[in-house]
Amino acid sequence: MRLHDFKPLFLGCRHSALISQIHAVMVSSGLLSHGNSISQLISSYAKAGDLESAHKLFDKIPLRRVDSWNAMIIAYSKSECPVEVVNVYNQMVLEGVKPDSSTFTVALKACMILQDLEKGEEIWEKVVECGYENDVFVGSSVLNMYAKCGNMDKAIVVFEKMQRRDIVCWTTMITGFVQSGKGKEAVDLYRWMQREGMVGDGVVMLGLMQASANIADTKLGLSVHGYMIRRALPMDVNMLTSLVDMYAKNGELEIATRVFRKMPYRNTVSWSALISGFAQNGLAVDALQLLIEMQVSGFTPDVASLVSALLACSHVVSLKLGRSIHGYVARKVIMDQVLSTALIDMYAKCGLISCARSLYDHMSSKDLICWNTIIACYGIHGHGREALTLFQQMKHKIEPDHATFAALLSALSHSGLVEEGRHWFDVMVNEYKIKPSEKHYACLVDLLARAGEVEEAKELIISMETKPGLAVWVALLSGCHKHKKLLIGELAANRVLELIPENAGTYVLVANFFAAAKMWDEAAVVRKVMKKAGMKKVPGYSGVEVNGRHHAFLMGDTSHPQYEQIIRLLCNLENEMKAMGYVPKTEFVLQNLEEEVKVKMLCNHSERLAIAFGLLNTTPGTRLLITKNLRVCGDCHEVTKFISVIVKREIIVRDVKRFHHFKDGICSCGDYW
DNA sequence: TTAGGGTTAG
Repeated sequence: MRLHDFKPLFLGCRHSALISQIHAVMVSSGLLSHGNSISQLISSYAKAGDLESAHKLFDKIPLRRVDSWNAMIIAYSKSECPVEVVNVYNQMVLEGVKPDSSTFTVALKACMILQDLEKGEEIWEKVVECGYENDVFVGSSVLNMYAKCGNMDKAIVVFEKMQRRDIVCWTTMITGFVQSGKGKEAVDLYRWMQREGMVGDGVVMLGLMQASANIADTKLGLSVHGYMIRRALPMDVNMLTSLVDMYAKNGELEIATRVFRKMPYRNTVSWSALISGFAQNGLAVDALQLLIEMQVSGFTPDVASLVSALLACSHVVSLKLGRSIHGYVARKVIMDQVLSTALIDMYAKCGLISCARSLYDHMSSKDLICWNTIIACYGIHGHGREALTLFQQMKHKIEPDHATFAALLSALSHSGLVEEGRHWFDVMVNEYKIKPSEKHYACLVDLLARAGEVEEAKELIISMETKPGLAVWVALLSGCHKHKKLLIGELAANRVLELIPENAGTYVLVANFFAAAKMWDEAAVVRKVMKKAGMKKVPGYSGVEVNGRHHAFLMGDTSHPQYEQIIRLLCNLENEMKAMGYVPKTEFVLQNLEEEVKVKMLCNHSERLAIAFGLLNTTPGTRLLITKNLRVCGDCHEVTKFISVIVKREIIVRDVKRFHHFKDGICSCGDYW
């Protein structure tokens, strides 16, 4: 038998036992001394999953040439054993064997997987020493190693020095920038690539699609789509899924849906991409409908689609659906950390913080995001102390990041824990060396200003290294409004106007501040600006889930079939409340109307309609969960306290910022919000 | 014989 007679045998062979037989024949016919055949045998053992035999054979070779080393290294790489890849590489260098292109490529990939930048750089030195720095395979591997280890600065240095760059090198850099959140740099690099006369392929387009979503540039996405059609690039399921994802992330749900509907064969990921698109854009009902359609079409929802669906449940407070997803997940035994965290978030956002907590307590291991989530959940429920306790436990187990402190500071701010806020902001900067972001500043400014410490809040804003944005000035202004601090308030109001807010509510705050300060001209100017920009106050909207169905109420909505009953109940309640000492707070009606009309308007507030509907359609004692798209109105807040006493019910209101738990005439926020 | 790619919680 000659050597090449074995080739077809190797190619088709997937069983370790068979390979051993071939191995034996080769030994007896004296062919194993041939280097190529040994490498092939090693690869065959590896392909059959028998790395032990592969390594045993490797150990027996008296004079190991580079092919044998490579066969072993590639075998470990294919079996996803990066540690072993590096070990064999080390041994090879130690024995004085000169690595080649394949060795370096695979070894660098292993460092990338291990996120071992130090070892990767050591290998790169060896690459230069052996004269392989101009090899495009090795080059793109080192670029990828730097990129995936989060070091684009070093990647670009290597890239600029490269003498030859093929399409893979360019792609590596483009996707590297995209995945480190630098979409603009990715697009710039693509333009450079075009100037060099390179033609982008499908993988480059995938990178650009992600860049488009990254920098919210729909036009870029559309041009990528057009390019793919013009050049007739193959549109496989991955390509089309990426298009769906790109359009969805850019908020173009109609186009995303159109691409999705036209797909000849969809997979689980395509479904997930669109479901998450709907959920992220607040189109919760569409997201949940699509999840059902996905199952009807014979697809089993995976973690990604379930997580997105849970996010949608939180949006519309669909506790019933959220619970059924929980049940599904538990039955199918697909619970993992991501899903558990999403469930915790869902229960908390649906008002059931205790359910969230018990799920959290039962988790065997908790990652950073899980801790951040539970801290944030306690924050929005106004349990600042509990959030702080959890944070204290967390910091012994896992290193907190910027998001942890954002969640903690916001929790402290919801609970008015001023001293703690100052302290932990300080700890974040000085001990954890985390540079405070706009969000961190906004939380602390909010906390200080609401407590009346507007001077300190102003100084904090002035101390910011970056230009203060809208969030901090708005926080300062609302504190000044509350405490009637006119001088600093005026400063804040002017800064807010300079930054040209897009939110009508912000203008209303500025106008109200000027009005309260009797600066009528300024107030009028603000109202005029609003009118000119065509801005209208967002209409108040509340929702309540009754028997698993979501019912929505707009302010003053008379069209509801039960409207008569709702109003009658509200009138009866009002009479009882008045007997208990309630006086309507008509200052919350910000229009110039007769007192009597104002009172009537308060009665038509959407949260009141939702509460009354909930009371009418649930059995006595049932807890109600109300959602509101704006902050809860001050008068409704009083009214809900009274109602909780009269009807002996727990009423939970989730407004746009936080939760209010009303029970026995008291709100969990302690009237501080 | 070795390099680049899609969805997912705060």
